[in-house]
Amino acid sequence: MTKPNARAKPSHRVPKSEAGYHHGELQEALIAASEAILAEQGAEGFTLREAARRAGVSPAAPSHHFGNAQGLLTEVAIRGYEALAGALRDAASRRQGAREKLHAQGMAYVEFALKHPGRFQMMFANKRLVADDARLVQASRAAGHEFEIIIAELVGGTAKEAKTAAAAAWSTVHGFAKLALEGKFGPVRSEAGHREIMTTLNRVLNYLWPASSAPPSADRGLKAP
Amino acid sequence: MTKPNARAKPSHRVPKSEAGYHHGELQEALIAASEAILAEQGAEGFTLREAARRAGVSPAAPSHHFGNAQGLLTEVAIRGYEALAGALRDAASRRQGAREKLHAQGMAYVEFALKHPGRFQMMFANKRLVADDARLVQASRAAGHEFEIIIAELVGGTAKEAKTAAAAAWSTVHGFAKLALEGKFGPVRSEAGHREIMTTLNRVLNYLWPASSAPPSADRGLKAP
DNA sequence: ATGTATATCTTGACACTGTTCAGATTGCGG
DNA sequence: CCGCAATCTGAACAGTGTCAAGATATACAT
Repeated sequence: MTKPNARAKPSHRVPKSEAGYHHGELQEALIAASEAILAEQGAEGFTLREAARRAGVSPAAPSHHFGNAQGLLTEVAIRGYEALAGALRDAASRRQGAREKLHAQGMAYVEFALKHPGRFQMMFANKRLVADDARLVQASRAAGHEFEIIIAELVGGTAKEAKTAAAAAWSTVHGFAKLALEGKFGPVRSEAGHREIMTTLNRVLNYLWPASSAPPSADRGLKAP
Repeated sequence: MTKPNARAKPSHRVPKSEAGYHHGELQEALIAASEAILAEQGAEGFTLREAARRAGVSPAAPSHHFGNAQGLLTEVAIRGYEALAGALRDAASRRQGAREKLHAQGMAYVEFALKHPGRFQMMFANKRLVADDARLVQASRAAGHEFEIIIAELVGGTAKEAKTAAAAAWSTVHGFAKLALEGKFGPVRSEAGHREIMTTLNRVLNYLWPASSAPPSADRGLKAP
């Protein structure tokens, strides 16, 4: 009636047809906007309204595609797990030998966390996701599976032993990434800090998974009893 | 004028003098209320207004004591770190031998996280705290120091080596705790799930820090090259 | 004891947030 | 070309954290 075509004000850009009541690719636009927010503001800075704003759409629009904020973030987390799995697979494929592959995967895991802190934190913020979503669970397991593949190569013995070793490897790199992101290992935002953290991780991995040819107890400097 | 003494409605209880405009122990009451919320609802469920409500006080009252919500949560986190440091110290004191002490500390760390998930998560949610608060940083370092003490006993060699080993130990147990809380190792709320997680952790610790007398590479089942 | 200063708490407001619902608009299959 | 389902808007609601002004209680000096 009074204002037939007054779009709020495209804060960044409305991606497709200019004169649209219908967006056309709103799902993708919302996911991209959410990832942008996570990259700029971190996990705590995400807001459904801000995502809608960046997609050039009303605050109620996302609900028709994702139900609620958790649904949208679940989709973002799924893609995050897929990207993480890809990074792990890629890192392993570039090395030879199980220990070198595992080592590279650990570095890639933390590298991913440091490069995409917001996405990474959100991927493990179950209360903000639809934690029992089948695709999310599947994507998370697929990422963990990348570790288990290499561990199975490295470790002989029963499946239970392999599972224990995989849990150990995942826990270590995950904990290191989390602690690094919270600044427990020094500043993380500067390039210098980033490098120092990665060399610290390198030392940690060499300590926990030493070269199998050398006697590990000597490598670790354990006191002789 | 119209309502001289209309207290909102003490949702749980107002701890001290009944007819008070002045609370008397508001700081402690707010901290206790916050810890209760974290215990019941988890870190995401915390709300400054709810904490004020439980303390029987207006939403603006906390600002006079803690500045803002971050200030209150910082105080809660400090006490959390102190409790964690105490648990670690206690666990180590009950064992003999560096490896046994470290093992017990790792178990105590995860036990603490599983028993107080909300507090634990909040302690590592830097964006919700005053991350550079001197007392917070000090409390966090003191907790980490409990690990370093035992690691120094276990590991000979330079200080850098000890620091690497401490980072490795902390990362492993922290990552395990975080992943466990996000359900990656199975259900955590049931008593059975809790026990199963702790036995998994036990295996992980035995895998990464095997008994020093036995050859570690054999303990881990590494394939012979 | 008395008055004044300071600490403490309330009231009311503001700008946000996520979500819901009725209605407007669009595109698509018949 | 028409009806229907999908899509999006507008307005509203209950909550949130925070702030400024004012009311009240305690403490302290005289």
